[in-house]
Amino acid sequence: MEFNEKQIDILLAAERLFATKGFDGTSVRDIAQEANVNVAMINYYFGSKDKLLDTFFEWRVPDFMINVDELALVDNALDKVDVMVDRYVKSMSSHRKLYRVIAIESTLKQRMLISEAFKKLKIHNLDVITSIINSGIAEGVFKTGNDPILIHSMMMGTFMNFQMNQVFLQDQLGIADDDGYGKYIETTLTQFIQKTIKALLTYEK
Amino acid sequence: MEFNEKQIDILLAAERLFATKGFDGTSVRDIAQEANVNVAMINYYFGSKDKLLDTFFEWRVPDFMINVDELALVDNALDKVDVMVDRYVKSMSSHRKLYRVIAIESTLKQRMLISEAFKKLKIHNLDVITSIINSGIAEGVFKTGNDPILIHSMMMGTFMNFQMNQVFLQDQLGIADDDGYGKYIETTLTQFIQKTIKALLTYEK
DNA sequence: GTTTAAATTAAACGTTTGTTTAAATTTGCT
DNA sequence: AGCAAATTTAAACAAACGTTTAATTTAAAC
Repeated sequence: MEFNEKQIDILLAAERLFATKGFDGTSVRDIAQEANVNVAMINYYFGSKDKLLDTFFEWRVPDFMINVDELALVDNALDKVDVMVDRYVKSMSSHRKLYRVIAIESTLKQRMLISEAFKKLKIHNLDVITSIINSGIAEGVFKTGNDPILIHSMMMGTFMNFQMNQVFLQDQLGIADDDGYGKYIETTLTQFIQKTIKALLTYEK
Repeated sequence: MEFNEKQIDILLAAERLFATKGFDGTSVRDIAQEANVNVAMINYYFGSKDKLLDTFFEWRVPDFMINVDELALVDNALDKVDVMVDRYVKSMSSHRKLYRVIAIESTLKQRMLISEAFKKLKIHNLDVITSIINSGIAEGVFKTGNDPILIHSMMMGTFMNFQMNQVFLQDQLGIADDDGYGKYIETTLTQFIQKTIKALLTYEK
């Protein structure tokens, strides 16, 4: 999919607005104004507001796949967990606000195309986790009986919770600005998720 | 706050619709039809659509507070974790769909009243977790250096992830219906969160 | 039974919504 | 320069939005 400059302006404007006001809360006129573009251009280029959301989705989703290439270079399972979580959080964190849009809209009513693209993403990330657990079991450092789905849910949910409750958490953690919050996610939160997964996979009983 | 039968009909109708279509995606006419009520009744009783959401909130939020009384009866910290998670999941689970509405709407734009009520809820639950961790440290079974905020985020996020991705997870887990999904949450997921927190709090290094 | 207030209704209010139209402008090509 | 296609515009479209009105019905009080 190739987009011209104006189309990208629209996609970026939509991203900003969806992230703060949601899809239903954002009008095409809002988007047009934010992108400095005539209202009709949105329908001209994307067909409809719904199709804009779909296109926006396909445009961004590839960014959220965990990169497997880097993981192949790591030789022990505990370190693989660290790298996997780090890459996962970094990719999500770099499109923080967008990810909230995806997560919210994919759960609402029949946003089927979105759900499909999102499903592929989750299955891919799930596969990565499964292979890491299996390699850890083969090494003898991880216990058996841990469901990758639950671990993935935990990782994803914990991260998402930081997106959804930024105002509250930023206040509770005494973080001044958005940048500081992003840094916290990429350091302390990342370490926490890494520690949690390793603790879980090595836990007796 | 006391409500008559018709007001409760409206609140329940709103709950159903908000849960599936979101706040902005639900019209007052939708709500009126779902509640078998004239459109004007909503403004008559609640003032406006926004105030309906606020009222709805205050009406439901108390249900989500973790009950502290039961925890006082438990004498060791490991069991306290089990009871706390069990009560937390049970209360959230019994208003599953609603909780998704709250979580979504409280993050969007200036839904300030909601955010405030939600904040109180989170602080209360955070306090409960903090006291459990401290009692565990005093007992010598929990390590120090674990931030209650992160543990709360993990517990809440993991649970929320199950609300947000029900369609995907139900499919992945091979669960047939909504009831089965609810059961899974109250058994397997609950145990998973319990295990994760205990693993984390007892993890070396 | 009459009076007074509360509840309920259908209709209309002015906005805003997403989308389309048809004309005007710009662009690329020969 | 001249033509055709692509782009951009302002205006209009019908539909849906949240809300209000004014009239009517129901309920409660005396």
